[in-house]
Amino acid sequence: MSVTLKDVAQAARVSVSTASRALTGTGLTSERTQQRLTRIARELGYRPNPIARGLKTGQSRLVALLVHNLTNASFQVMAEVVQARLKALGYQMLLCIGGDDPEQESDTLTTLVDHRIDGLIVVPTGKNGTQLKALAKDVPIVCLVRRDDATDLETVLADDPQGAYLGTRHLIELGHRRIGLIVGRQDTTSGRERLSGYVRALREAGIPVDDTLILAGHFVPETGATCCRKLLDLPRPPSAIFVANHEATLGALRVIAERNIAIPDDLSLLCYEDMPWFEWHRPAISIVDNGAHDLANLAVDRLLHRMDAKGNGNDGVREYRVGARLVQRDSCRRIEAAPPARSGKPRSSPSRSSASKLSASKLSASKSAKV
Amino acid sequence: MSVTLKDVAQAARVSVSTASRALTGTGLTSERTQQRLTRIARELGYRPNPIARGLKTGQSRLVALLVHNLTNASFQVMAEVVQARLKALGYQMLLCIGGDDPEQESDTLTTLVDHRIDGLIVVPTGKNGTQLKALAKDVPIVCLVRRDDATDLETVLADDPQGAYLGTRHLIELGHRRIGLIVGRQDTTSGRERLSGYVRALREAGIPVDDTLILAGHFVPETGATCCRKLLDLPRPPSAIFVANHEATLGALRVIAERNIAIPDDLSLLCYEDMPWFEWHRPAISIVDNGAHDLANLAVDRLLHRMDAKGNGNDGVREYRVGARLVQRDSCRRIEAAPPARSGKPRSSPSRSSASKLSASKLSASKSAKV
DNA sequence: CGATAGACTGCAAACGATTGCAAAAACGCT
DNA sequence: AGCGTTTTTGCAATCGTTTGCAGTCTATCG
Repeated sequence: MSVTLKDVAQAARVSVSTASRALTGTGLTSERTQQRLTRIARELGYRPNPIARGLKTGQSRLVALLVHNLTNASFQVMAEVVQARLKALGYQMLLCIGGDDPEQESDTLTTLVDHRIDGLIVVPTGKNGTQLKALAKDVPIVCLVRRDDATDLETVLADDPQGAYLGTRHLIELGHRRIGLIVGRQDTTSGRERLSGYVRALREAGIPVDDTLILAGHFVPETGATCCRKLLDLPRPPSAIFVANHEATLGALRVIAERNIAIPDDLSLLCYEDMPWFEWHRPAISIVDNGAHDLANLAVDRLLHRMDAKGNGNDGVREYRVGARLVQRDSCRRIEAAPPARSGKPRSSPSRSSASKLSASKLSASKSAKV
Repeated sequence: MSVTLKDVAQAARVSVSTASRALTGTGLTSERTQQRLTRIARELGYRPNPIARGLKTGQSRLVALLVHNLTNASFQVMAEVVQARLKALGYQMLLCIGGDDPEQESDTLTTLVDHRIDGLIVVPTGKNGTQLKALAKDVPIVCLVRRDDATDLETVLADDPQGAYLGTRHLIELGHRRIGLIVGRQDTTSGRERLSGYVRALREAGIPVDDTLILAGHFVPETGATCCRKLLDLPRPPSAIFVANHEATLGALRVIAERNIAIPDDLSLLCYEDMPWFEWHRPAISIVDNGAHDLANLAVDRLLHRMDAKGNGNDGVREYRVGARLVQRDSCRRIEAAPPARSGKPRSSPSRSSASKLSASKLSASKSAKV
């Protein structure tokens, strides 16, 4: 059906081996025949068959990216970045969706190595450590965003402690003292790490950590909504909420809208991870950007490195952290006269709680206005 | 490194060919050896090498899906659906991102056929018709969502005329007479088709088509915002806006928020295509669902059919339309006393324009309330 | 009991490339 | 011209499967 190396060789009246060497540029051919063959190959429209080549060389020019889903905006950018980078290098990306399900992950992993992929970037569920470890002997692997504790795989992580710290500090600098935190399950790394960053920022500012302001759980939007309600219903509700969990943001926003709470006037809102519509939302939502772009790029870098190094790309470093970045938009507001410079102690809280009460009255006011 | 067929054969003291036949179930083996071999294969952890098999059979068990991006929610669900379906059948999905760029599309297409993919589902840019046509000789291809007029490829399309009709009719049934339309470029199929559905619904209801209410353009969120402003600034602004373009929705929402227009009280809003956060938005946004799920499923069905049929899966049908569906949420409201049954003529418009004026006064009211 | 059909099995040639090894050609030098 | 070197080429094996063909076995029947 298609033009094979043999055809090219015949047309050029040389042997297949010469043709192969000339076209792959494996040194041992004369300049002249090399050029002649490339020309003939082009004329004939020859395209090497990666399958046949792969059989011999054990390589497939296929690199897989295994993520949990495509709904998550971070995974989207990562997929796009990885695809773009790999393509430029002549690799095809095999994008797989594991749904954060260990069984699916395991299945996919085996099919992938069957297909003799040349490399793998994976967001591990954390439940297939032994399998991953075994595969790592055959294929260069880089873990992304999540660590699999059962392995010693090279891992590219977001700097969640720093991100959460950055976000919390931002709110503190704006004068907030009661900052609600809606955060992921504490049995996930990101859940723990984000909480720790939050705590550190508070400690550093000499603000006592109030446990009633910290809500953690296995998140879906519904839970986000519940948590947000709990925070707002507190006798002394927070003046700012830091939603440090991707899924929870939707629920929180809904509750805020339902109660007609004005952002940032009645409440400051800061979210973790960007979504394309956040900057179109009104008010545009300030975020801590986990650096999905950089994460993906670094992961690709590391993977390529290992692929080049043929088995011992092992530089001693096991873990890379990509810095988070604060993106200020319009959902956080400075409250009352915060000390302009770092002098004097933070004020006490009574006026803040009155601000929250204002929100309650505002709620009924706007409701009646609508009728 | 890994267990090959030869190893299995040796362990079972049979020839490679027998092993092959036993394991692939190609008839000609005795029940007994077949079972024995499957057992041994399992014990040894034998996994057939798809590359070697592919070389011989010309198949790769790889099916590619080529979409424009992953930001578009429709493409996300399609990717997830296709992946899930294919996986269940033992295929791996090769997800490629073409960025709606003809050159990239062309590149990707050639690499894909090089890799001897078994099938291809593509959202064509429409600029590589000849190439696609040529490839279709080697590989079963199904076009998705967009048609490539230069080819006669089997195509699975959303029923945009019907969707737009459905949406518009819904608004009309709610009593709206002045319905703004923000729609895509008229040189795209979907742009034209959505406009036509809108017009048909109006005609059918005996409502004159007012050109000033129809805004079309090459859309990005910014343009969506501009269009939305234009509509609202009209001397007689619409009482409902149908944003029939995915990208434009963000911009429109922002303008609505900026002007403090209450949905659905001051303005009804209906959008085309769903986004995961639409139902969490407050008010939850009513949409016309283009049926991404069904589209993807049908595309897979058709592709599989062609793949089975080995070249002549050609059933005569060239084009499939997947019905759109109206999903009512909270962003559209019945206005004034619309005729409860289909009797009498629609009322005239003065009261409606007063509704729009109300929105203007509301705007200043809420603004002052905030200060 | 021997012939013969039928069911299994094995040999060996593909598939399209890469690659070690040896032969051939080209070159430089005396 | 003859010889040793170096470069360039071709032969043939190989990667792990599948598959046509021929050979082997078993069973059945005359």
